[in-house]
Amino acid sequence: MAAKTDDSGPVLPPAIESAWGLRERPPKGPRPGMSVPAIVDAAVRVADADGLAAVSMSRVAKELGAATMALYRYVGSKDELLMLMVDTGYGPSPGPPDPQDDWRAGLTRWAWAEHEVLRRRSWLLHVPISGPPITPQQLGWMEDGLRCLDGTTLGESEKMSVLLLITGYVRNEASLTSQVAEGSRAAGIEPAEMMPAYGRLVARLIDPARFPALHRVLSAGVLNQDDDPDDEFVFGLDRILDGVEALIQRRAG
Amino acid sequence: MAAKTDDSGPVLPPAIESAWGLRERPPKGPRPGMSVPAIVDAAVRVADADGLAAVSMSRVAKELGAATMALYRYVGSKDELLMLMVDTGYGPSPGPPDPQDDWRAGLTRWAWAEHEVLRRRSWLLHVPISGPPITPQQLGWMEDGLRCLDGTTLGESEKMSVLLLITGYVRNEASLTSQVAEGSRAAGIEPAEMMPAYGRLVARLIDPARFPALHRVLSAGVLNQDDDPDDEFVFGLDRILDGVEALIQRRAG
DNA sequence: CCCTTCTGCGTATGACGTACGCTGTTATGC
DNA sequence: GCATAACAGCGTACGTCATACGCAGAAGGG
Repeated sequence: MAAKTDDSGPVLPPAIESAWGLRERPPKGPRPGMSVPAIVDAAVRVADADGLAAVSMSRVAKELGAATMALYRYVGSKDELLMLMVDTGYGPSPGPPDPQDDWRAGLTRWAWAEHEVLRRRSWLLHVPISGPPITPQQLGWMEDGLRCLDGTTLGESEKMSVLLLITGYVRNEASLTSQVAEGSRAAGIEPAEMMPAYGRLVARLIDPARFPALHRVLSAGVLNQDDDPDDEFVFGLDRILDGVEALIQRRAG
Repeated sequence: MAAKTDDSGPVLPPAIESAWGLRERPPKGPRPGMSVPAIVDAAVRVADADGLAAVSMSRVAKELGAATMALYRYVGSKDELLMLMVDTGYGPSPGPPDPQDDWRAGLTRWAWAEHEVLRRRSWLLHVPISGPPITPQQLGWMEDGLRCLDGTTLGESEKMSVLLLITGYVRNEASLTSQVAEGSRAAGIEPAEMMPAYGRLVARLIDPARFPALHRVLSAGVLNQDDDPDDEFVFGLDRILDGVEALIQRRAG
């Protein structure tokens, strides 16, 4: 009926469409003085410097020497800006896996790449995610993850589930460590003293008769040793990959 | 030096202390007309009805027939109120594991209990978590989880890591499904049509040459079948528990 | 009976996202 | 060359929010 080739469902916000290279500049009117990427870069600079809470429309505009409302000619809302910030905040995907790596080595590299990004830009964890990824680089990450599982016996649906499992784990682990870091800064404590202080607090609060298992953990000094946070990350990742490996071998055998 | 028996580090907010039953009512002054639990219950009612975004201090006060600023006699800040909301939102822990259950059955029940809570109160996922749990019921959940691992060969530190792994997974899975639900409501689409619509959108955006693996997943119709979301939950949980099982058997053997 | 200590809360402040509409700029159709 | 439509920049205004501050009245202790 309509002559438009685009007939399908959900409407993509204009700024996201331009991130995909669709959408040409309208022929009339004054030339734009800014650009969506410049705005997003400015917002990312603010988040890198002062955290996500410092990213307000007026602050980003100030960063660009423009007025607040000028930004709305480029992005439809702050939420749209946040979506674009996530895209450039993650940056380009780590690339396809090394051909001589097996799936496990590939996914390990993939997980570490996200881990690295989230360590450097912990504000990414505070962006409320409002849906599945639709920006170019985000889908690039997904593509690279899927390729790691290319030679395996897993079904396509299972590959997707495995990626979701891993990326969820990486985000979660990064959340916890960044909370410790932010909490120690807020309380004015050394980061290494944070978990021991928490352990002492809980030990003071709980009744050992009501919380025997918890009391045993605290008595074992689990929170006192400040081991390499990377060890914790590796532990969980290895558990998950062990679980995936068990499935792959079951499918194969 | 000080005669106080309490000398250790981080100061607990007053409202949290009263949640632990410490802190008696001051002898002087007018009798309080409200109570912390009443305020928290009102806030939880608002969140249950209209989501976390509807929880403002003025809205909660209106729920109680009080003025906004009256609440600040009971809670120190909105963040404190949120912390208490999480505590009562989760509710009492599911209880210690059935004695005849092994660790795997116990943790499965434990994970399903949290899953159930988060399905009923998805606003819990939107509360920005600002630190490790310090409220009574939260620590109760942790206690019950630890007890599931009581008979195993795992070290205390490993037990803690396993719980973190599982609770992180449950939260993550609940986040994804609740995003789909909220997204479909916002877009006015049937929930069952959400993922297929997403699949069509991505298929339209990507170049199959640049995203071959992703294209293959979409062509397989992974997003078109609307399978039971519980199946997805079980899949990931089983992977993780398989991984934990592998570790336990390695420790034992 | 006064004084201390508390409760309830009205007022005010500053920050935020963004709807609306005006002004000036640009390229096209005549 | 000129009118006109489409667009860029942005000043103003509005509604919402958390919360600092201070005052009035209540309740118990000396």
